[in-house]
Amino acid sequence: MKRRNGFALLKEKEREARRKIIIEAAERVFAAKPFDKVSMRDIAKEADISPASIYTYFADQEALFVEASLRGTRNMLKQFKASMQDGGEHSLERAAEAFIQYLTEHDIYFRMMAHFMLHAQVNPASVERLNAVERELLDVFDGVFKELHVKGNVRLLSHVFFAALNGILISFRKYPGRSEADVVAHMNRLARMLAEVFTAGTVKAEPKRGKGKSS
Amino acid sequence: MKRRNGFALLKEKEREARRKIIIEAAERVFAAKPFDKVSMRDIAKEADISPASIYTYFADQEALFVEASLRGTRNMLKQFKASMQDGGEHSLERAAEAFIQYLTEHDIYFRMMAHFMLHAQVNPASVERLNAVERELLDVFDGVFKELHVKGNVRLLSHVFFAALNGILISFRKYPGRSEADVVAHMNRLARMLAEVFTAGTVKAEPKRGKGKSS
DNA sequence: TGTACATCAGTGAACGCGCGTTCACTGATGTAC
DNA sequence: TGTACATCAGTGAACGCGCGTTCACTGATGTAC
Repeated sequence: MKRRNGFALLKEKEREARRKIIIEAAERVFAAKPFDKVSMRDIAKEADISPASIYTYFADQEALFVEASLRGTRNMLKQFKASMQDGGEHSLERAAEAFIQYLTEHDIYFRMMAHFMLHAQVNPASVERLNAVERELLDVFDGVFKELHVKGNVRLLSHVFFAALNGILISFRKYPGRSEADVVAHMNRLARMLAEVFTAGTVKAEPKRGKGKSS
Repeated sequence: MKRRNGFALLKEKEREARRKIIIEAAERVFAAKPFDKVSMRDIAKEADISPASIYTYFADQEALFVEASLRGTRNMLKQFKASMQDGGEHSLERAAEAFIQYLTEHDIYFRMMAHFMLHAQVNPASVERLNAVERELLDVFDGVFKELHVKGNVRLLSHVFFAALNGILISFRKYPGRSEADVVAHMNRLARMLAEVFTAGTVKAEPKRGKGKSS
């Protein structure tokens, strides 16, 4: 029994590895074109297998898309956390900038988020897994607001702030006649402005003291 | 010549009327299901004509979609302006509420905006026409900010505020396990909060001018 | 007024395409004895 | 060790479908004389 278990375990690991190869190929394809133009044949080609093989590892296209999105957004979360962690004090400016920067540089993750927010008719279990990531993202914003000793409901502020950043990312992507660099610059300017307004509008009046940090 | 002109004019008007019938049918179909599930056959059926007929009035599917979106968003703009006009003083709260209310009640227009912001690979002339509507929308927000005598660049504030509202609309549409009413209520709460923060954070607080803006 | 012709909106049927997915099969590897 | 059998990842080819769009044609209406 133990032997068979060990063996089965190994098999399972191999299977996992193969799944991963497919997911990563899928991610590359999704990154390269609009989601609705991505076919199973594209992904199979990128992974260098036959389309039929994908079905050994994923029930259908949606399942694969969900897995790829999960992997992607978890990755995003990790990187976002990391860039908030290294040195320097937290501030809404920093959070906003890090968020915008990462998602303009890795446009695919933003499109994945937007896709699920707009269209997704996904099974509940998948929704829950995707939501767990979003909640963790909100936790990061919560942390910043708490450090600032804002008054009011911190979680709701995070909701608004997070939504506003998403809004900036979605509303000005296709600024007509602007280069990509211009678009990113504009988004950054707006994000900075948003952070300023939020800092001025939510941090306790506390007349003087500028950036209050009391820890 | 004059006669022919009169006649031709009449013909042209009839043609316009028929175009309108098709656009309105399209709008109804687009309102009823995700855009990418809408086929020319659906629209033809709704307009009670054959699919081939549509091509007498529109070059292709995209052209029809653009026309429907334009009609739709112009309509939205008009209604939004109207609801800002009738009695009562302007405020960010009022603007935010009107915006959210209209777009949650007429979800199709929000989806149209989001569609073009996210995906649209449209010809430049159409982009310009769609953008004209967006600019007018921003003008309305400009008006409110001006009345409040905010400091700083009013247009940029409008950009941020508009984007933030869009963000609220997109980020919390699929709140898992909540009824539609709950979702709308949540969006309204967030929008109100946003307006409060903006009012507190942008209306002249006079005393300190800290945030150097040297545009 | 009657007749022959022109115009043109509208159509049913078809074309060609790309898609997600399935299926009968292959061939490599492991297992039993 | 050799042989017969089992397992299972992987495949090429096909199925069935829905789509955007085109096309040859119809039939109603207007025009010329």
